[in-house]
Amino acid sequence: MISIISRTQFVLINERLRPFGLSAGQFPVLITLVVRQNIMQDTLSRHLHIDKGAVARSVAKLVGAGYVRRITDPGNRRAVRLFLTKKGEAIAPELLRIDREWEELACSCLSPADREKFSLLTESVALNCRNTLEKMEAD
Amino acid sequence: MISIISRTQFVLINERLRPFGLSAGQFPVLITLVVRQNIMQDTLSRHLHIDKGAVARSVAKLVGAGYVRRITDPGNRRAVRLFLTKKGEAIAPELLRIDREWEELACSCLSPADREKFSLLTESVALNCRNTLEKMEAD
DNA sequence: GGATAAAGGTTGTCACGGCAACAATTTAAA
DNA sequence: TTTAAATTGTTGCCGTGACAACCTTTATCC
Repeated sequence: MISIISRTQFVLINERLRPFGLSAGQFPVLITLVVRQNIMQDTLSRHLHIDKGAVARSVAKLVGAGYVRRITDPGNRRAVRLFLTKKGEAIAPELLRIDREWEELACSCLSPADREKFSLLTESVALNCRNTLEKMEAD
Repeated sequence: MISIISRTQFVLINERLRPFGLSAGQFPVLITLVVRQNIMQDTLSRHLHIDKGAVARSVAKLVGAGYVRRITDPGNRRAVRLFLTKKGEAIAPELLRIDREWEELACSCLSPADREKFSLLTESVALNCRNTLEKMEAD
Protein backbone atom coordinates (compact mmCIF):
# COMPACT_ATOMS: atom_id res chain seq x y z
CA MET A 1 0.00 0.00 0.00
CA ILE A 2 2.81 2.36 0.88
CA SER A 3 4.35 2.00 -2.55
CA ILE A 4 1.02 2.80 -4.19
CA ILE A 5 0.95 6.12 -2.40
CA SER A 6 4.55 6.78 -3.25
CA ARG A 7 4.12 5.97 -6.90
CA THR A 8 0.98 8.06 -7.17
CA GLN A 9 2.84 11.01 -5.73
CA PHE A 10 5.50 10.51 -8.33
CA VAL A 11 2.99 10.55 -11.16
CA LEU A 12 1.28 13.71 -9.94
CA ILE A 13 4.47 15.62 -9.26
CA ASN A 14 5.85 14.55 -12.63
CA GLU A 15 2.82 15.98 -14.34
CA ARG A 16 2.81 19.20 -12.37
CA LEU A 17 6.51 19.88 -12.92
CA ARG A 18 6.49 19.15 -16.63
CA PRO A 19 5.59 22.77 -17.59
CA PHE A 20 8.75 23.87 -15.80
CA GLY A 21 10.92 21.41 -17.64
CA LEU A 22 11.42 19.43 -14.45
CA SER A 23 10.30 16.06 -13.12
CA ALA A 24 9.49 14.42 -9.83
CA GLY A 25 13.05 13.52 -8.98
CA GLN A 26 13.92 17.15 -8.56
CA PHE A 27 11.00 18.03 -6.35
CA PRO A 28 12.40 17.02 -2.95
CA VAL A 29 15.59 18.99 -3.55
CA LEU A 30 13.71 22.02 -4.81
CA ILE A 31 11.14 22.10 -2.07
CA THR A 32 13.90 21.77 0.52
CA LEU A 33 15.74 24.72 -0.99
CA VAL A 34 12.53 26.75 -0.95
CA VAL A 35 12.47 26.23 2.78
CA ARG A 36 16.18 26.55 3.37
CA GLN A 37 19.06 27.57 1.12
CA ASN A 38 22.81 27.54 1.53
CA ILE A 39 23.04 23.86 2.28
CA MET A 40 25.41 21.24 0.94
CA GLN A 41 24.41 18.34 -1.20
CA ASP A 42 25.56 15.92 1.43
CA THR A 43 23.26 17.59 3.94
CA LEU A 44 20.40 17.31 1.47
CA SER A 45 21.16 13.68 0.89
CA ARG A 46 21.10 12.93 4.59
CA HIS A 47 18.06 15.05 5.27
CA LEU A 48 16.02 13.51 2.49
CA HIS A 49 17.44 9.99 2.95
CA ILE A 50 18.29 9.88 -0.72
CA ASP A 51 21.52 8.50 -2.11
CA LYS A 52 24.31 11.07 -2.73
CA GLY A 53 24.51 10.13 -6.38
CA ALA A 54 20.82 10.73 -6.87
CA VAL A 55 21.02 14.11 -5.17
CA ALA A 56 23.99 15.09 -7.31
CA ARG A 57 22.06 14.23 -10.46
CA SER A 58 18.97 16.03 -9.28
CA VAL A 59 21.01 19.13 -8.45
CA ALA A 60 22.78 18.94 -11.80
CA LYS A 61 19.41 19.02 -13.54
CA LEU A 62 18.19 21.93 -11.48
CA VAL A 63 21.39 23.84 -12.16
CA GLY A 64 21.16 23.03 -15.86
CA ALA A 65 17.58 24.23 -15.96
CA GLY A 66 18.49 27.43 -14.21
CA TYR A 67 16.62 27.01 -10.96
CA VAL A 68 19.59 26.41 -8.64
CA ARG A 69 23.11 27.85 -8.28
CA ARG A 70 26.10 26.15 -6.77
CA ILE A 71 28.60 28.24 -4.80
CA THR A 72 31.77 26.55 -3.59
CA ASP A 73 31.93 26.60 0.19
CA PRO A 74 34.49 29.23 1.28
CA GLY A 75 35.93 27.03 4.00
CA ASN A 76 35.90 23.67 2.24
CA ARG A 77 36.74 23.35 -1.42
CA ARG A 78 35.13 19.96 -1.77
CA ALA A 79 31.72 21.24 -0.82
CA VAL A 80 29.21 23.38 -2.67
CA ARG A 81 26.41 25.43 -1.22
CA LEU A 82 23.09 25.42 -3.04
CA PHE A 83 20.94 28.48 -3.64
CA LEU A 84 17.82 29.16 -5.63
CA THR A 85 18.23 31.43 -8.61
CA LYS A 86 15.77 34.18 -9.37
CA LYS A 87 14.06 31.71 -11.65
CA GLY A 88 13.96 29.21 -8.81
CA GLU A 89 12.50 31.72 -6.38
CA ALA A 90 9.88 32.69 -8.92
CA ILE A 91 8.38 29.22 -8.96
CA ALA A 92 8.59 28.69 -5.21
CA PRO A 93 4.93 29.62 -4.60
CA GLU A 94 3.86 27.15 -7.27
CA LEU A 95 6.01 24.42 -5.75
CA LEU A 96 4.40 24.97 -2.37
CA ARG A 97 1.00 24.91 -4.01
CA ILE A 98 1.83 21.60 -5.72
CA ASP A 99 2.97 20.24 -2.37
CA ARG A 100 -0.37 21.16 -0.83
CA GLU A 101 -2.21 19.76 -3.82
CA TRP A 102 -0.53 16.43 -3.30
CA GLU A 103 -1.32 16.53 0.41
CA GLU A 104 -4.94 17.22 -0.39
CA LEU A 105 -5.13 14.53 -3.05
CA ALA A 106 -3.69 11.95 -0.70
CA CYS A 107 -5.52 12.79 2.49
CA SER A 108 -8.86 14.17 1.33
CA CYS A 109 -10.46 10.93 2.48
CA LEU A 110 -9.32 11.47 6.07
CA SER A 111 -10.74 13.57 8.86
CA PRO A 112 -8.45 16.32 10.20
CA ALA A 113 -7.72 14.19 13.25
CA ASP A 114 -6.85 11.20 11.12
CA ARG A 115 -4.69 13.34 8.88
CA GLU A 116 -2.70 14.44 11.85
CA LYS A 117 -2.48 10.88 13.11
CA PHE A 118 -1.41 9.57 9.73
CA SER A 119 1.26 12.20 9.47
CA LEU A 120 2.66 11.38 12.88
CA LEU A 121 2.60 7.65 12.31
CA THR A 122 4.17 7.99 8.87
CA GLU A 123 7.00 10.03 10.28
CA SER A 124 7.59 7.52 13.09
CA VAL A 125 7.64 4.62 10.69
CA ALA A 126 9.87 6.40 8.19
CA LEU A 127 12.49 7.31 10.76
CA ASN A 128 12.29 3.84 12.28
CA CYS A 129 12.86 2.33 8.85
CA ARG A 130 15.91 4.45 8.19
CA ASN A 131 17.36 3.86 11.63
CA THR A 132 16.85 0.12 11.47
CA LEU A 133 18.29 -0.11 7.99
CA GLU A 134 21.32 1.92 8.91
CA LYS A 135 21.89 -0.29 11.92
CA MET A 136 21.69 -3.34 9.71
CA GLU A 137 24.20 -1.87 7.29
CA ALA A 138 26.58 -1.22 10.13
CA ASP A 139 26.51 -4.96 10.97
CA MET B 1 8.20 10.51 4.36
CA ILE B 2 6.12 8.03 2.44
CA SER B 3 8.81 7.57 -0.16
CA ILE B 4 11.39 6.92 2.54
CA ILE B 5 9.34 3.99 3.76
CA SER B 6 8.80 2.74 0.26
CA ARG B 7 12.46 2.95 -0.64
CA THR B 8 13.53 1.26 2.56
CA GLN B 9 11.20 -1.61 1.81
CA PHE B 10 12.76 -1.91 -1.59
CA VAL B 11 16.24 -2.13 -0.16
CA LEU B 12 15.32 -4.77 2.39
CA ILE B 13 13.36 -6.92 -0.03
CA ASN B 14 16.16 -6.64 -2.57
CA GLU B 15 18.60 -7.95 -0.06
CA ARG B 16 16.38 -10.76 1.15
CA LEU B 17 15.54 -11.98 -2.35
CA ARG B 18 19.08 -11.91 -3.66
CA PRO B 19 19.87 -15.48 -2.50
CA PHE B 20 16.97 -16.63 -4.67
CA GLY B 21 18.25 -14.82 -7.73
CA LEU B 22 15.34 -12.40 -7.49
CA SER B 23 14.88 -8.74 -6.62
CA ALA B 24 12.31 -6.46 -5.10
CA GLY B 25 10.41 -5.89 -8.30
CA GLN B 26 9.27 -9.46 -8.33
CA PHE B 27 8.11 -9.57 -4.74
CA PRO B 28 4.59 -8.16 -5.14
CA VAL B 29 3.81 -10.59 -7.95
CA LEU B 30 5.26 -13.55 -6.10
CA ILE B 31 3.58 -12.83 -2.81
CA THR B 32 0.26 -12.38 -4.60
CA LEU B 33 0.67 -15.76 -6.29
CA VAL B 34 1.49 -17.36 -2.94
CA VAL B 35 -1.92 -16.19 -1.77
CA ARG B 36 -3.76 -16.88 -4.98
CA GLN B 37 -2.77 -18.58 -8.21
CA ASN B 38 -4.43 -19.00 -11.57
CA ILE B 39 -4.78 -15.27 -12.20
CA MET B 40 -4.02 -13.25 -15.28
CA GLN B 41 -1.31 -10.65 -15.53
CA ASP B 42 -3.87 -7.97 -16.16
CA THR B 43 -5.62 -8.89 -12.94
CA LEU B 44 -2.30 -8.68 -11.12
CA SER B 45 -1.60 -5.32 -12.63
CA ARG B 46 -4.94 -3.94 -11.52
CA HIS B 47 -4.78 -5.54 -8.11
CA LEU B 48 -1.30 -4.23 -7.39
CA HIS B 49 -1.80 -0.92 -9.19
CA ILE B 50 1.33 -1.53 -11.16
CA ASP B 51 1.67 -0.85 -14.87
CA LYS B 52 0.99 -3.78 -17.21
CA GLY B 53 4.43 -3.53 -18.73
CA ALA B 54 6.09 -3.72 -15.34
CA VAL B 55 4.04 -6.75 -14.39
CA ALA B 56 4.91 -8.44 -17.67
CA ARG B 57 8.60 -7.90 -17.01
CA SER B 58 8.33 -9.11 -13.46
CA VAL B 59 6.50 -12.23 -14.55
CA ALA B 60 9.03 -12.85 -17.29
CA LYS B 61 11.80 -12.81 -14.72
CA LEU B 62 9.95 -15.16 -12.41
CA VAL B 63 9.26 -17.54 -15.27
CA GLY B 64 12.88 -17.33 -16.38
CA ALA B 65 14.05 -18.09 -12.86
CA GLY B 66 11.73 -21.07 -12.59
CA TYR B 67 9.36 -19.83 -9.89
CA VAL B 68 6.28 -19.23 -12.03
CA ARG B 69 4.57 -20.98 -14.93
CA ARG B 70 2.35 -19.44 -17.54
CA ILE B 71 -0.59 -21.44 -18.87
CA THR B 72 -2.58 -19.96 -21.73
CA ASP B 73 -6.16 -19.37 -20.70
CA PRO B 74 -8.33 -22.09 -22.29
CA GLY B 75 -11.09 -19.64 -23.15
CA ASN B 76 -9.04 -16.65 -24.23
CA ARG B 77 -5.86 -17.05 -26.25
CA ARG B 78 -4.58 -13.60 -25.40
CA ALA B 79 -4.50 -14.32 -21.71
CA VAL B 80 -2.20 -16.42 -19.59
CA ARG B 81 -2.84 -17.82 -16.18
CA LEU B 82 -0.02 -17.72 -13.67
CA PHE B 83 0.91 -20.54 -11.32
CA LEU B 84 3.76 -21.17 -8.94
CA THR B 85 6.12 -23.97 -9.87
CA LYS B 86 7.32 -26.50 -7.34
CA LYS B 87 10.34 -24.26 -6.90
CA GLY B 88 8.04 -21.31 -6.33
CA GLU B 89 5.97 -23.15 -3.77
CA ALA B 90 9.10 -24.24 -1.98
CA ILE B 91 10.06 -20.66 -1.20
CA ALA B 92 6.57 -19.51 -0.28
CA PRO B 93 7.15 -19.85 3.48
CA GLU B 94 10.30 -17.77 3.19
CA LEU B 95 8.46 -15.12 1.21
CA LEU B 96 5.81 -14.87 3.88
CA ARG B 97 8.52 -14.67 6.52
CA ILE B 98 10.22 -11.82 4.62
CA ASP B 99 6.88 -10.05 4.38
CA ARG B 100 6.50 -10.28 8.13
CA GLU B 101 10.08 -9.20 8.66
CA TRP B 102 9.43 -6.07 6.68
CA GLU B 103 6.25 -5.40 8.61
CA GLU B 104 8.14 -5.77 11.86
CA LEU B 105 11.00 -3.59 10.71
CA ALA B 106 8.65 -0.84 9.69
CA CYS B 107 6.22 -0.87 12.55
CA SER B 108 8.28 -2.02 15.53
CA CYS B 109 8.15 1.55 16.82
CA LEU B 110 4.35 1.53 17.02
CA SER B 111 1.99 0.13 19.61
CA PRO B 112 -0.40 -2.59 18.39
CA ALA B 113 -3.22 -0.07 18.33
CA ASP B 114 -1.17 2.37 16.29
CA ARG B 115 -0.10 -0.38 13.95
CA GLU B 116 -3.68 -1.17 13.23
CA LYS B 117 -4.49 2.49 12.81
CA PHE B 118 -1.55 3.04 10.49
CA SER B 119 -2.55 0.09 8.39
CA LEU B 120 -6.13 1.32 8.04
CA LEU B 121 -5.12 4.87 7.25
CA THR B 122 -2.51 3.74 4.75
CA GLU B 123 -5.04 1.64 2.93
CA SER B 124 -7.55 4.51 2.85
CA VAL B 125 -4.98 6.93 1.51
CA ALA B 126 -3.64 4.48 -1.05
CA LEU B 127 -7.05 3.72 -2.49
CA ASN B 128 -7.96 7.38 -2.45
CA CYS B 129 -4.79 8.17 -4.35
CA ARG B 130 -5.48 5.63 -7.02
CA ASN B 131 -9.11 6.63 -7.37
CA THR B 132 -8.33 10.31 -7.59
CA LEU B 133 -5.55 9.76 -10.10
CA GLU B 134 -7.70 7.56 -12.28
CA LYS B 135 -10.43 10.18 -12.21
CA MET B 136 -7.92 12.78 -13.28
CA GLU B 137 -6.72 10.64 -16.13
CA ALA B 138 -10.31 10.20 -17.32
CA ASP B 139 -10.60 14.00 -17.65
C1' DG C 1 -20.97 -11.16 -41.23
C1' DG C 2 -18.19 -7.09 -41.10
C1' DA C 3 -16.38 -3.06 -38.85
C1' DT C 4 -14.97 -1.04 -34.76
C1' DA C 5 -13.58 -0.92 -30.04
C1' DA C 6 -11.68 -3.05 -26.16
C1' DA C 7 -8.76 -6.36 -23.92
C1' DG C 8 -4.31 -8.99 -22.72
C1' DG C 9 0.29 -9.10 -23.18
C1' DT C 10 4.90 -7.46 -25.22
C1' DT C 11 8.48 -4.23 -26.14
C1' DG C 12 10.80 0.45 -26.45
C1' DT C 13 12.17 4.42 -23.99
C1' DC C 14 12.76 7.27 -20.15
C1' DA C 15 13.92 9.02 -15.48
C1' DC C 16 14.71 7.44 -11.03
C1' DG C 17 17.31 5.81 -6.71
C1' DG C 18 20.57 2.31 -4.92
C1' DC C 19 25.15 0.57 -4.92
C1' DA C 20 29.78 0.96 -6.16
C1' DA C 21 33.98 3.08 -7.45
C1' DC C 22 36.57 7.03 -7.82
C1' DA C 23 39.07 11.72 -7.31
C1' DA C 24 40.02 15.63 -4.65
C1' DT C 25 40.02 17.67 -0.33
C1' DT C 26 39.84 17.82 4.55
C1' DT C 27 40.36 15.90 9.04
C1' DA C 28 42.20 12.69 12.34
C1' DA C 29 45.69 9.79 14.08
C1' DA C 30 50.33 8.30 14.72
C1' DT D 1 55.14 16.14 10.01
C1' DT D 2 53.47 12.25 7.70
C1' DT D 3 50.17 8.88 6.97
C1' DA D 4 45.62 7.16 7.23
C1' DA D 5 40.88 7.87 7.40
C1' DA D 6 36.93 10.45 6.46
C1' DT D 7 34.37 13.62 3.70
C1' DT D 8 32.15 15.73 -0.55
C1' DG D 9 30.73 15.30 -4.93
C1' DT D 10 30.83 12.75 -9.56
C1' DT D 11 30.02 9.03 -12.63
C1' DG D 12 28.98 4.13 -14.11
C1' DC D 13 25.78 0.50 -13.91
C1' DC D 14 21.60 -1.73 -12.74
C1' DG D 15 16.66 -2.83 -12.03
C1' DT D 16 12.37 -0.54 -11.63
C1' DG D 17 7.71 1.53 -12.89
C1' DA D 18 5.37 4.84 -16.00
C1' DC D 19 3.99 5.96 -20.50
C1' DA D 20 3.53 4.80 -25.15
C1' DA D 21 3.06 2.01 -29.11
C1' DC D 22 2.11 -2.25 -30.95
C1' DC D 23 0.09 -7.03 -32.16
C1' DT D 24 -3.30 -10.49 -31.59
C1' DT D 25 -7.56 -11.84 -29.87
C1' DT D 26 -12.10 -11.04 -28.18
C1' DA D 27 -16.34 -8.34 -27.63
C1' DT D 28 -19.71 -5.23 -29.29
C1' DC D 29 -22.60 -3.10 -32.56
C1' DC D 30 -24.99 -2.58 -36.86
